Amino acid sequence: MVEKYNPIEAEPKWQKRWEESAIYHVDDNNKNPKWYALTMFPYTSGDLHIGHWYAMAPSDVYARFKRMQGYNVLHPIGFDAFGLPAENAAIKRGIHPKTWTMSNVENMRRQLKSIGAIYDWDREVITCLPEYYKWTQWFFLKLWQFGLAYRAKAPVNWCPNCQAVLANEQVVNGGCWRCETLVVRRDLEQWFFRITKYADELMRHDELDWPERIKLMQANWVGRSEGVEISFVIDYPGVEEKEISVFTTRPDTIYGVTFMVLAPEHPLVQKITTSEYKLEVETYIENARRCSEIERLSTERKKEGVFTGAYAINRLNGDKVPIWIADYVLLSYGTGAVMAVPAHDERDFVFAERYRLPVKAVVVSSRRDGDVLKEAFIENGLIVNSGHFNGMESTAAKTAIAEYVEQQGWGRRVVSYKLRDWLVSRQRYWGAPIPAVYCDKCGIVPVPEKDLPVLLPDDVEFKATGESPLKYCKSFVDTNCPNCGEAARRETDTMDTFMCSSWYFMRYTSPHFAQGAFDTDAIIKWMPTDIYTGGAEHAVMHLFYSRFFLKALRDMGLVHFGEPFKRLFNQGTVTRDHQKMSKSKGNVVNPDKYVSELGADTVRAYLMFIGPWEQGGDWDDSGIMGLSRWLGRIWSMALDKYDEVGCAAEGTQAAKDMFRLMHQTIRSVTEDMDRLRFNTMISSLMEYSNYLAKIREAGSVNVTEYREAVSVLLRLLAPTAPHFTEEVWSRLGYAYSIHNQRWPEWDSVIAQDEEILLVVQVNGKVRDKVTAPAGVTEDEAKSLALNSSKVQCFTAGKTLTQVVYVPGKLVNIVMK
RNA sequence: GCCGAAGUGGCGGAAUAGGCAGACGCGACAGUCUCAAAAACUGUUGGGGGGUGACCCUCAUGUCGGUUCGACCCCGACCUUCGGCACCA
Repeated sequence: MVEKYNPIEAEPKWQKRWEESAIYHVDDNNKNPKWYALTMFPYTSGDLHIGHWYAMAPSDVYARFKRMQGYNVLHPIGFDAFGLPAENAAIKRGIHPKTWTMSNVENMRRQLKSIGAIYDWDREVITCLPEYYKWTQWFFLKLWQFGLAYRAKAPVNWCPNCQAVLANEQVVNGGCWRCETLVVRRDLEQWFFRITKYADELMRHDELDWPERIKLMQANWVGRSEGVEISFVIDYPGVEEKEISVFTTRPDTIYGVTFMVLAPEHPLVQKITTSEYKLEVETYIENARRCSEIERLSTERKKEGVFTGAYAINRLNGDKVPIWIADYVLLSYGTGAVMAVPAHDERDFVFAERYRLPVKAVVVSSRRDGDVLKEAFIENGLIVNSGHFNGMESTAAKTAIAEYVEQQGWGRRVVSYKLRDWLVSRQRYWGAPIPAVYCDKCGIVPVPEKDLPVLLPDDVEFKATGESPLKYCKSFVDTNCPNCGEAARRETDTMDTFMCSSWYFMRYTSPHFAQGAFDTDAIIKWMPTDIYTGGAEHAVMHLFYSRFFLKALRDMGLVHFGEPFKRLFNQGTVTRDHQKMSKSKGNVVNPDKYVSELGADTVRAYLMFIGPWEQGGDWDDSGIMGLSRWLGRIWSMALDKYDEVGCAAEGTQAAKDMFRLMHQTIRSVTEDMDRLRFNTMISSLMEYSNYLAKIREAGSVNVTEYREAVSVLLRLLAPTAPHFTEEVWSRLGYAYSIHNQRWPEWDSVIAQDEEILLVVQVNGKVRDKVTAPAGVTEDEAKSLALNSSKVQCFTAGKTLTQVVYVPGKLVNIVMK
C-alpha cells in the first residue's frame, strides 16, 4: 500500500514546477489552432470567495480540455480595478484607492494561483494602471473623433448637504447614505456615447451561440417599436409652440384620446401651465425630482398626476382634451408625451378612473361586447367612432391612420427605442480621466494622442462627503489649451468603469504592446473569443457595451469583426442558505479553508459536481468529502501494485468489456466537456473508476491493459484535478507532464454494445426486459417480446391490436 | 404588474427527437477493522403491499385536465419558488 495522497504537499510543488517550466506560457507563434477561452475578470474587491471559484475553476477545466485537444489556448486573467468601492475605502478608512486596489490585487493574485489554473501571468491586465488606461482614454478620443461622443445634460443624484453626486447604491430610501439628506435630481452636462446608432444591429444575434434568454434580454433592452409621432394642437394663447408631439404604437385608437399626459420634466410644462394650477404643478414636479427612476416606475405606486389647466386639440376629430402631467411618463422615451386612450390602454384606464376622466371606446371585438368601463380593451378589433376609418380592422387602421396623418402633415411614422445613449461621465476620482480640455477661446478640445495618458494625480485630498477631489487638485485642473496654448481647465469627470471592461479582452492578446491599445496581428490571431463565461448579471450592460465598442471599432477600420464573443455561457450563482452572498450579510464562503484542508482539486471537482454549471446552487459542504474520497480511491487504484492482486492473460472478455466502457466514457466525457456539463462528466468518470476498482479487485485483466485503462482515466480527469493527476502520472513513471498529453479519443466500434437491453411493455407498462444482440431486427425483437412468459401473463385473454417497436430500445404490445 | 427560468427520494441532482424514473454523490442504516472511536472499506437504502427466496404487484417527477401505444419530457389551466425589469405609450 502506498501512502495516502497529500494535496497540501503536492499542489504547491506542481504549481512551482509548472511555473518554472513555463508550461502555460502562451506563444502567439505556436502553430496549433488558436482557442481563446475568456472568463470575466474579477473586480478587485479584496478576497476571492467561493463565487469566484465557481466562475474560474470550471472555465479553467474547459480551457485545459481544449489545450489537451491540441489547441493553443489563451485563457487569461486580469483585474477590473477602477470603481467606487476603492474610493469608499479611501473616504472611510483613509487608505488611498490605489493602495487599497493594489494590495487587493496582490492578495487575489495569490488566491487565484491556488486554483491551479493555466493563466499565463505575463498577460495579466490591470485596468487602473496608466499603461492600460492610456488606451482607454485613446478609445475615448477615437469615439469622439468618429462622432460617437457628445455632451448633453443628464440628471444625477445630488446630495445638497454633501454637495456631491451619489451613485444609485448610495441613495438609501431617497436619502444620502452619509447624512440622510433628501437626495434630489440635478442636471449636469455630461459625456455620452451614441450607442443608439447601433440599436438595430445590437438586437441581432444571428451568428452568436448565446443563451436564448440573454439574447431576449438584450433585444428587450433595445426595445424597438414601430409607431407614429403625431402632433396635437396646443389650445393655449400666447405660447410660442403650437403643437405637442406624442409617440404612439396605437394610432388606430387616436379617436379615443380623452386626455394627454406629459412627463413632469417636459419643457412645455412650464409654458402651458395656467396660473390657477401653477402651485400644484410646481409641487408635483418638485416631488418627482426627488424620486429615483426606479421608484417612479414602480407599479406598487399609485398612478398620480396633476392637471396643467391647458388643453390640446386632436386634429382628427377636433376633440379638445385636457393636458395632465404624471411621472409614469418618461422624458427619455418617445417624445416624453403620450396621448391617453383609457378605453384601450391599461395604464391610461387606471389614471382615468382615478381622476374621473372620460373613457371613449373606439375598438370593439366581435368576441366580446366591449364593456370598456370595467377594464381596458387592449386587443385588436373593429374600429368604431372614428370617422371614415369606421369598420376597419385595427391592423389596417394603424396603417390607414398613419398614412392619413402623414398626408395631412400632422406627423410621421417613426421607430422608437427604449435604448438610451451611454452616459460615461462619472463625478469621481477613481477612474480613467476623460481626456478633454476646456478652453475659453477654443471651447472643448480633445487631449492630443501624444499627450496620453492624462495621469490621475496621486496626491489629492479625499473629502468625507465623497465629492470628487479632482475638482480641487489645481495641478491637475490647470493646464494649457492643446490648441491655442492659453490657460485652460481639464475635464475632472472620469469614465464609467464599463469603458475599461469593454476592451480588456483585446489587451490580453498583446498586453505589453506599447505602440497602441492592441497589436492588430495578435487581434487577427485571437479574436473574437471562442467562448466567454461569466455571471448573468452582466447579461445586458457589460456585454452590450462591449458589443457596441467592437462595432464602433469595426466601422473605424480598427478591427475586422463586429462581435467580440462567439459563444457565451452564463454560470449560475452560488448562494448560502438560498441567499446571495455579500459582505454585509456576513455569509461569504471563503474557499481557502477547504483548499488548505482538502486541496484545490477537491474543491474544483466538488464545485463542478454539485449541479449543472448554469444553474449554480446553494453552498453546502456536506458532500465535499465524497469527492476527496473519490480521488483517494483513484490514488490507490492507480498506485497500489496491480500484480500483487492478480494477473490475467491479454484479451479476456473482461478486458473487452473494460475497453468498451473506456471508449464509452471517453465519448461521454468529451461530449459533456463541450457542452460544459461538468456534473455529468464527473459522474461518468466516477462510474468508470468504480468499474476499474472492481476489475482490479477481481484481477480479471492483464497488467498492461489495466494500466492503459488507468492512464485514460487520469487524462480524462486531468483538467478537473490538475495537481492530483500530475502527481499520479509522475509516480507511474510517465513523462512530465500529463497536461501535455493528448486528450483520449474514442472508437465508436469498440464503444458499441454487443448486446442491448430491450424493454418490453404491455399497454405502455414495463413487464419484462430481454437481452438481444445489438443488430436485432424488428421482427426478431417483436417475437422475442411476444414470447416472453411474463408478457404472456398480461396478454392472456386479450386481443392484440398493435405492436410498437423503437429500434434498439423497446417493444410495446398494445392489447384490448 | 410584465418577461424569463425552474419545481423529481431525507439532500444535491441523473434521465428530454416522447420510450427502463431516481445514474453519480451526500446522508442514514448494517457490517469489516479496532480495547474503543475516528478514518477507510463492503453492503442496503423512494412509498405501500405480497412472497421462505432469486423476486412479484402497485403508487410516485408541484396540482388538475388533455394529446399519445407510451408523458418528468408535448398542450391547457392553476399553485409555488427563483431570477430580470425601464408602467415603453
